[in-house]
Amino acid sequence: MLFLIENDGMGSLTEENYIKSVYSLSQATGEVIVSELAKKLQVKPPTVNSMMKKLALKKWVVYAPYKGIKVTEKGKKEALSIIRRHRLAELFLVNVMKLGWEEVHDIAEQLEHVESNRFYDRIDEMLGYPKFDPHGEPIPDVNGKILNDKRIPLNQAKENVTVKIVAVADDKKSFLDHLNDKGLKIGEKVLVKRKEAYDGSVVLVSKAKVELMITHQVAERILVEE
Amino acid sequence: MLFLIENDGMGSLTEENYIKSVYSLSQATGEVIVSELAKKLQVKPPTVNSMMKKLALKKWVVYAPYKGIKVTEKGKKEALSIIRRHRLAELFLVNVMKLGWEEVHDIAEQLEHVESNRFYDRIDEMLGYPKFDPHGEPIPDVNGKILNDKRIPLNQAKENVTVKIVAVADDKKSFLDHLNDKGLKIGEKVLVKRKEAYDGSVVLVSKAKVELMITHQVAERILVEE
DNA sequence: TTAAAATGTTAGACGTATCTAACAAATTAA
DNA sequence: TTAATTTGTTAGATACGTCTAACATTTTAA
Repeated sequence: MLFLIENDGMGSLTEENYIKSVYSLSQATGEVIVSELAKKLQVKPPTVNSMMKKLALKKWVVYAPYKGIKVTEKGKKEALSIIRRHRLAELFLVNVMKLGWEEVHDIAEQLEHVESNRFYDRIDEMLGYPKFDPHGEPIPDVNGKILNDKRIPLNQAKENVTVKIVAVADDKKSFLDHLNDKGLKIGEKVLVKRKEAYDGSVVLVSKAKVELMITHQVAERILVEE
Repeated sequence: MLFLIENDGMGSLTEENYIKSVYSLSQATGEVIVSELAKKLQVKPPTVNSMMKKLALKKWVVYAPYKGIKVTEKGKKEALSIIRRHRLAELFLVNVMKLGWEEVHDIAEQLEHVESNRFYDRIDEMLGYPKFDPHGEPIPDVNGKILNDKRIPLNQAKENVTVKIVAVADDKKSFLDHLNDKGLKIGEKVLVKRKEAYDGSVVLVSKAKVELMITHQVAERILVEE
């Protein structure tokens, strides 16, 4: 007789990594294709193919041959739970352990798989139930609720729309100094005048009707909402 | 063409767990037998057998059929590095994260496999380069050096030898209260008069020439040295 | 609109870590 | 000292996560 391990809702470390990637890569268009996943996870397409069959059986994704992969509600819940742990870990490493924000990702990638609610609840508590991680990404709560889903990096905002700067996804002094030079700060409203296809730079008009240009590199580190 | 992963000194998570157990179980007699390991690691003997062949190939252990398993210097170094991470993690969970010492073991069991020197160096630093974990176990330094290798639980001390109490491996109030009742405290010297084979209890003679008996359960939580 | 290119799937293999069943050696006890 | 018991090993199987090679479908471009 043979009893399956992991018959409960849990996923193996590998499955956790897959659903996390499926979720984030499908955020933009609602689905993700095999080759994209393979690239992200550094495996070959057949590996993704067989894992998707497995996750489809678990009802974490919807997957039909030659069609894109979609996350189910169940899969979304899994993904958000891992993303929550990842982002809490990152913030903990930066705020409590005083590691640099550029070096915490790989460690958080490992910590996110630690199986212990106590551990994460304490981190959450020590951090004061934070809503955003050090990169400005929102942290889902225990129920997978994300506060303010609508934040997007400035480079993804539409042209001719006025947006409000709500956070920056970089807390290095040089970056913040640069924003000050441009006269940009949190709370400020700006009109996205033009996005250059060639180099991804963005032309803004500030409240004071001053036109200014920022590079793609800077734009993607400024989080805005409409 | 096939390139082996882990051709360097690193071990898989599984190998790490095996060498750690081999090391600790062989501490007392210098070696450990297959069935003991199987019990500790919750696997069947053939699994241990094949893993020992593998670790012998890596020169982490010395292993001949039907003979006990011995750790090599290389294996010891591996084991100590994992034990160091485990004990640092435990102390961090208790001192910094304020978790109870009875609940940190399972979390530390997971954290010990986190691959990041930065992470452990910061923990070490935050804790002030501690020498002992919350259970009184010594923490090896980065080079595997253990301060005071000679501490043993009282129940392992020889009869008719005077030993000094140097630490307790339990910080629960009820336990410490019990020691106070018996008049035992850290720094105290006691003579091990007799160890009862039947129930493992130990009869001591204190400095004040008072004879007292402590149970096995208590004796194994008192750390002494000659 | 059809041929070429890109993308996806199937089949079969492999290494890791595990198991059970059968057998072998060592230890213990009669 | 030999038989019983305990302990250890071998052989062969399985699940997982991965691969390559061959084939299938879809998309793109001529």
